[in-house]
Amino acid sequence: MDVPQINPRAPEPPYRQIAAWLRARIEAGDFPPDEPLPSEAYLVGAFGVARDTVRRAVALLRDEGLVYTVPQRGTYVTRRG
Amino acid sequence: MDVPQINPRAPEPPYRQIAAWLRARIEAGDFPPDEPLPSEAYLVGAFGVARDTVRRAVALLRDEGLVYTVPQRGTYVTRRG
DNA sequence: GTGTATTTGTTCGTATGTATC
DNA sequence: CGATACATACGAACAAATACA
Repeated sequence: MDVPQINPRAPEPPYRQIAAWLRARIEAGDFPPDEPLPSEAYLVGAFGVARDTVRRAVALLRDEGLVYTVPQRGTYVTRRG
Repeated sequence: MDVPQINPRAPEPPYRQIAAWLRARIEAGDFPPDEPLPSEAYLVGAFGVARDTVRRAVALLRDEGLVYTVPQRGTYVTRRG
């Protein structure tokens, strides 16, 4: 997967930059409802950030109701009616 | 026997997908009370999963009281009064 | 039954920048 | 000026569930 570069010094903190990218991909329908989002470990490697940062990004989307997380399985796009 | 396809990445883990299918068949009366359920070996081949996964599925139904297992005989549907 | 792998959950500690008192 | 609080980021370690061989 191809991820954009993160700028640690930008006004928008890294975890929000990552959340914005994920949000755009979700709204573009790039993640099928029965497939998990890229794992935390993958995003850590792809973005070159700490796990803490990735988890903040995902938590943001979860708070928005855009995704839900199943322990030990992954994070999935919320099915909308 | 015809079994549905399992999605290993879905939010519902494979062993629960398999349990759900067995449960539905049991409740539909597709397994006579005096006939054992399909063997572990058969289900392993039919679903294309590991034995461990099939065993978890059956254990779930056993915990629900829906079936009981007789060592060296097989797993049977519980008779309900 | 053992071993390995993946994935999320949790809890520490440390550091930095910014804002506030 | 110092002290404090907060948000952000990184690192490490372990737990628990799941899956496969």
